Amino acid sequence: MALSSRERVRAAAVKLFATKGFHGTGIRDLAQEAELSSASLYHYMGTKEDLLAEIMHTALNRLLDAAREATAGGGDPVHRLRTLVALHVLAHAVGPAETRVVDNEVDVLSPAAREPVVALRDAYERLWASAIDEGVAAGVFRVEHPAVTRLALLEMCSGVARWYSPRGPLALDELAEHYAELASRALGCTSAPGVTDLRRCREIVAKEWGVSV
Amino acid sequence: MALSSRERVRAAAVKLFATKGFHGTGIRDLAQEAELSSASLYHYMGTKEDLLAEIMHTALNRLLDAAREATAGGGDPVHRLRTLVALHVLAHAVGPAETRVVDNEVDVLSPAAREPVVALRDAYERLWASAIDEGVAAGVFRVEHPAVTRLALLEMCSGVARWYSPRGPLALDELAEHYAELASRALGCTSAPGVTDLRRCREIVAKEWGVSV
DNA sequence: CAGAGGCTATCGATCGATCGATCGAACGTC
DNA sequence: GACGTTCGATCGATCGATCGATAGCCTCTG
Repeated sequence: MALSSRERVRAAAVKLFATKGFHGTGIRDLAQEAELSSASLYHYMGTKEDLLAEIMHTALNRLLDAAREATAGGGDPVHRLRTLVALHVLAHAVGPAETRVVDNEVDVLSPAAREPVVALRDAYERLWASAIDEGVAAGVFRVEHPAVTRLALLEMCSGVARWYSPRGPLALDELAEHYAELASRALGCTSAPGVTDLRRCREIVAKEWGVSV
Repeated sequence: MALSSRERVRAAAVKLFATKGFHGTGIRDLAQEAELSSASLYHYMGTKEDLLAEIMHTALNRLLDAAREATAGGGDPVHRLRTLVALHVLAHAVGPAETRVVDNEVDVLSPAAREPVVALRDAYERLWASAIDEGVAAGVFRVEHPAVTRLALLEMCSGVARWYSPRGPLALDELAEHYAELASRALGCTSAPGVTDLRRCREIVAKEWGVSV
């Protein structure tokens, strides 16, 4: 189905902000990509910065909702952490442009616009922190610096958006499972190789991102 | 000692490109930071893009030289990989601005200017690839997808530049050693916990980067 | 049903500001 | 007086954003 003008503006912004950066993307670039005049653009957005902030909000809310749904009910920290890793990797592989905007352009927002975005990211990272901390407390994770390790794993998983190509040798399932395994190992997981509920992750990603995975 | 004008221009560019991005940094921003007029700037550089390319060349050459020196003579793949990780982490913790420019702004270069930069990065990554591949071949690393794992570990280590602060709880030595341990574990290292030659890494970083580590 | 009025969507033209870059001229030092 | 440095002034181009106007469509009214 053809996209509405509003959707085309959004898609154009995600694509161009991801590839050329916020400051590298001009209003006229956006207009051309969205097949609109630069004046018409402003019928669908506030300022260019508003557009960026809105993209970040929806992207982060989507990731946060997905992560909460996937880990609802608590349970085994190992399983939860592997689920978070798989979900994060799938999201970054399925929507690399969107996630690259979120990961790389936060600093261009004014402090007032940045604050709620950072709050969303912090809420998301707390899900990781609690899974890791509970795993360490339970003795199933053995790692020296849990907070630093969390940051290391997050960066590792976010990096997927920088290089993954669906035309590569790895299918999404293998990719997600492999990263879950890398994370488990890095955390010194002592339990038997945990099984990741990939089917559930795929369903959530398919629902939230509107793609077939 | 006071810096020369030439050095001030370079330092200003590294700082501003890292924090505000290439397109987000104006010639006048550069001039103000370097305490020069915008016209005087051009006495020390070509175009703005030339300045960016030159920063990337020197930064990548420095990292490549350091990595080659640190792993010269080959030897145990586990030790080599741990050395590469420690060196990479130290470099990113000591010079986060420089490395952020290299990691984030490659795409803004024109194809002609980007090509030699990518070649340098590829040469650097081959050092990682050979250490990992040899370790897998020797059976000391047990990992399913070595190439993907290399990318994952590189992203993990580069991420240090995004968050590390010298005022944090971790000293540089602990940080580098911790990352070496994370990488070893992720690679399914079967040998006894390898000892990283941190002293050697510190010496190389101190020499190449001109800082006391 | 005719048409007046309002609402949504779109555009060409253009605003003042800023962009990267260049010019010619003035310093100081040897 | 030649050379390495520095600058104020300024160039044409492009920036983000706004203007008034137009065309289509839906609703209300008489």
